[in-house]
Amino acid sequence: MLRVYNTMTRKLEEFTPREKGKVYMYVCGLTPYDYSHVGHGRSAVVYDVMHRYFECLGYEVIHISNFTDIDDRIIKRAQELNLNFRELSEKFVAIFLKSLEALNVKKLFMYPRATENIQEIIDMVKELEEKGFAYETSDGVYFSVRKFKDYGKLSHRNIEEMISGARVDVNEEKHDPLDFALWKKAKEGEPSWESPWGLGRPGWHIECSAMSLKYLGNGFDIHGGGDDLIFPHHENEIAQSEACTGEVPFVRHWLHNGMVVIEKEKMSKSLKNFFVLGNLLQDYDGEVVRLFFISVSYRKPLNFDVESLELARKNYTYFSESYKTLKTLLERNKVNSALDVHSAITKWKEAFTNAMDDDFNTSVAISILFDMFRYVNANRDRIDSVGAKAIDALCKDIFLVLGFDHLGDDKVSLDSSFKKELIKAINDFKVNDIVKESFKDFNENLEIVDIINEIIKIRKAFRDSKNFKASDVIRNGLSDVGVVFEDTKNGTKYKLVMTNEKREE
RNA sequence: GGCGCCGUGGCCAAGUGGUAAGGCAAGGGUCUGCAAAACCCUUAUACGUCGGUUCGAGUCCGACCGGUGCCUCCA
Repeated sequence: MLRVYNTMTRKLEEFTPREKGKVYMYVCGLTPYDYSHVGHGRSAVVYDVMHRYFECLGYEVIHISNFTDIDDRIIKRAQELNLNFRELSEKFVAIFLKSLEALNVKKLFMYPRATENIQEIIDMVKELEEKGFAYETSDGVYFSVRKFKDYGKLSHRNIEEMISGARVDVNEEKHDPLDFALWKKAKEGEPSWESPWGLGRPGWHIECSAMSLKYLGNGFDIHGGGDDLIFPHHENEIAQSEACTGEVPFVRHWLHNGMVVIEKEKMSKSLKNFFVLGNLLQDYDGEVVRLFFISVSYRKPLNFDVESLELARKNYTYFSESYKTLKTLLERNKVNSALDVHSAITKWKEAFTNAMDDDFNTSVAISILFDMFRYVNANRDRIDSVGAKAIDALCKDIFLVLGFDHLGDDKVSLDSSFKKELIKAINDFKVNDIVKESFKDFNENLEIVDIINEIIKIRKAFRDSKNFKASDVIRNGLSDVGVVFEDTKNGTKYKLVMTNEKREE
């Protein structure tokens, strides 16, 4: 039984869908006025894991996430950069979506934009006005929070206390300081749309109500977003939506993810600790970043620091190398052993399900991977193909849920720049007194893989003749360009790793 | 001021009543020409402080200390 933490009730509760076998989820996306940061990436990844787990449980998932592509910040930024507001927002949307791809975030059902749903927004504001929840002023249309008696139920705030404690608002026309804009009338030169109140644009909040109701229908299953959206954004969404439809609840389960923090402080631009997601993904593999994101409960703050990222990288490499080991066992013949692989698998499966059922406890889910791979490595000589295949099947299930789509693949592409470095290493060998004789006639026109195998052959000759000084020169030289040699009973194996230099470029 | 969250061994991090998962780091070992990788073992009087409830609390209650979030734009 899957249990999720609902911000509204402040309790873990059984997940119950509106419609049998389907999950309708809406996750608040970003306002594309600048490069997206690491926090946006985390948010996307944690909801992606939920999405994947729902599918694992057999649900059809209708998952959408919006872009609020018209807003004061977008207008301001577009003016600064002398761009059309749409060019600006779509540019940052595209960059963000590219980052999501690197993070293996599944393509969503749709990514609705506020500007594509202006008519629905206007209709909703009109209806709120007709029902007496909204009023027009000289600069826009506002929602009257006092008219909605449940105001504050999500964030557990008392409306009277908030009003008395509210900061002075410069807008004298608002009935209450907490009233918020549903529609903003356009000033000269601003992007705008025709409406019953003249030219203008949507306020913040209303687009999410309009789009979630339009595409998912009232009373949908999951509404998510960062916990900084609880108030006022989601509180206002509830107020607008329930006032408009007259029905409760607007949403069945309210889920919120914790912020990414730096030195315990929330990541934000004003504090100058803003980290661009795209830059991080140049330094670290997307799946490593993903592991970093899900190593902590989605509800807790996640500290962003190099140590944690390096730990994720190290652990990811362990998973990856171990999984490759498992794959070598798939074609293994029957071996004599009393190894009870199946009871181990049963135990892991159950542990994984229990962890994920407990509000998506990915920390525990990951610990199961450590269990599994330690078992594989420790018993690599005793697992036969039947056992290996069974473990492999479970691995694939788990990777699918956690989103490790390329775990075990060779990540470093054997591109031309890599070959250049390899040739450079070989050139160094050609002038190294210890090994140069062997590299005199080296054929550099071979394929990369053949070059490496050729080097292994040369090195083997040195090793066979106990010239370890020479073999170490070769091993160290290649390790510098990211080819790591490992001498095993069955000959020398190599693996390709990203070097520090490459990572820092 | 209002509403929250967090404080677990050197570091990261699970754990909502029964006596502390997992990872990293550290030490020792197996293997190896040496490494690397892998595995085995070890380590630690780790639950912010002080009270309370309970047969029993990291886990519930209270107070306090420290950190932090929302209340203004914010994933």
